[in-house]
Amino acid sequence: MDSKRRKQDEGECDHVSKRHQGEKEDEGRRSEQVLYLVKNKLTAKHCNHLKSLASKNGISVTETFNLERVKEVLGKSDFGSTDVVTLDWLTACFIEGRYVQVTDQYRLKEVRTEAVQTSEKKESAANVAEITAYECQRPTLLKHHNPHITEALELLEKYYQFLDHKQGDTRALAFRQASCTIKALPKRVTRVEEVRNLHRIGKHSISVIEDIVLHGTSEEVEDIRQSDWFKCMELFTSVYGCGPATADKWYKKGFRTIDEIKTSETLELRELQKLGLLYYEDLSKSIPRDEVEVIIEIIKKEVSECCPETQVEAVGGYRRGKSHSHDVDLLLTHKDSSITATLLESVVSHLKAKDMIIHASVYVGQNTLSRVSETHDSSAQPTYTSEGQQIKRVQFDHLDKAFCIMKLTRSHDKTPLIRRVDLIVTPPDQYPFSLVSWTGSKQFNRSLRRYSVKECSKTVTAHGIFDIIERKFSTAKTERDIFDILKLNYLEPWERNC
DNA sequence: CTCCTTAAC
DNA sequence: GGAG
DNA sequence: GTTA
Ligand SMILES: Nc1nc2c(ncn2[C@H]2C[C@H](O)[C@@H](COP(=O)(O)OP(=O)(O)OP(=O)(O)O)O2)c(=O)[nH]1
Ligand SMILES: [Mg+2]
Ligand SMILES: [Mg+2]
Repeated sequence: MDSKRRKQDEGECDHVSKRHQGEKEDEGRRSEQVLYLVKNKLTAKHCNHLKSLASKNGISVTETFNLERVKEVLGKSDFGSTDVVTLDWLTACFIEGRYVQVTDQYRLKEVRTEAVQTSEKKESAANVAEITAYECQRPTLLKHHNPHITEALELLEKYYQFLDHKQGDTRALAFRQASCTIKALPKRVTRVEEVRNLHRIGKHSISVIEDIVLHGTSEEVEDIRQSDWFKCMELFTSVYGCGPATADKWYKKGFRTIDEIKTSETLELRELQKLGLLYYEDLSKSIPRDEVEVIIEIIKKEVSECCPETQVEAVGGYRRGKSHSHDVDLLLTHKDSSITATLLESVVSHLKAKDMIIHASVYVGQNTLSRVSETHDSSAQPTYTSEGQQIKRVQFDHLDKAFCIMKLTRSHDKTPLIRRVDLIVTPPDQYPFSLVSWTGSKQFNRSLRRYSVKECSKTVTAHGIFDIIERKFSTAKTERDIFDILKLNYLEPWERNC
């Protein structure tokens, strides 16, 4: 049995149930126990192999279950005398050549079967999920049991992004990772001991969690939350184009409100910041899911008019199931790669002609030769710039991203929406890599990339996966292919909310 | 002590 | 800040 | 330095 695969096998893993018929368990009473082998992802062949191994070790397998049958049994009365263990236990038995005492180490930590989750009256289950070394190895859902703790840890993440902006965001990263660990716990934390030795939870995070568990809040976190500097940094960085360095500069100059920034005569603003301030009221709104859907449909219609057959997929937080988004991320592709080469230019021109794009920052992929960034005033043609040399349009130097401020008019004269929309174009052979990358989350991407380099010697980008040793690019047709290449269990988009 | 995602403008 |  |  492959123990590495086992480790990654969160939740829906194959496992065994062991029912004691006597009251005490020891080596001698092995025959009084019934072993149920639960076949989920095991192949029939592998299953039979296990059965024969088990019988060689004097363990008789009475029955094999499918998931439906497991729900029935676990839903019934005296589940108390049944241990649900992973294949690790059976492996241990095989290695030892005898019956091995069942300890927590072997008990199934999390069961994703609905029937099991809802038959929760068992109080004894420990509050420990399988906290893997990388977030991309386990599902992370939007809803979890400790939002009061993760909110505090993510406030600290933000605080250290602001505070450490000169040195990088490594302390902030630590709090994000701690938050992700807490999101994986199967129950609400009631005692600090439950989290003390968990991966990525160190002494600083512990002190915060301890305060929250004991008093409901952390004094450290609440002090930061109400501090003028933090509140201002949050406010200023919510302006598109203003990051921590600029926000801090504004604070140090004595500014405290968006209005003071807007009306300042002296402040030097970059073009993007001017736009961010001009449309601040609209762009600072978080976008409800149903409005995201309206925007998707508006843009899909336009794209189908100017570039028929183009596939448009909503990605980003929306695809992961978020109820509110800060923008709309759309991934465009076409089965003909000669069309994707010019697709973004066509779509952006079309939307500009329809007066739907207020501004677009447009980027070229990989082999960068040219650039265009302009504010649309419906009369001017796009102005291309390059560094010194003449601009040359080459086949593989296609535009691939446009970060837009769009004006979207819902059917029948309502006030138009002004919203951030990211348009991304990918050639068909890079589609799955782009899909994973633009679905995120950001932390999921970071962990996937780190995992890939460290554990697989491969670099992951939005354009592909490169084997550093073999010096070769992988090919993939689906997201599943990518998880397979990296030897990871597949995660659905809504399980990537790290 | 080192490492912490990757790529564009 | 936390892990190796 | 800012964005995804
Ligand atoms: N590799 C990498 N990918 C990123 C990074 N930031 C964002 N992404 C990817 C993952 C995100 O889900 C996707 C879209 O980014 P967004 O800023 O729109 O965030 P997202 O849609 O997840 O949430 P939001 O729009 O804020 O509601 O782009 C980054 O720093 N590195
Ligand atoms: Mg988004
Ligand atoms: Mg976006």
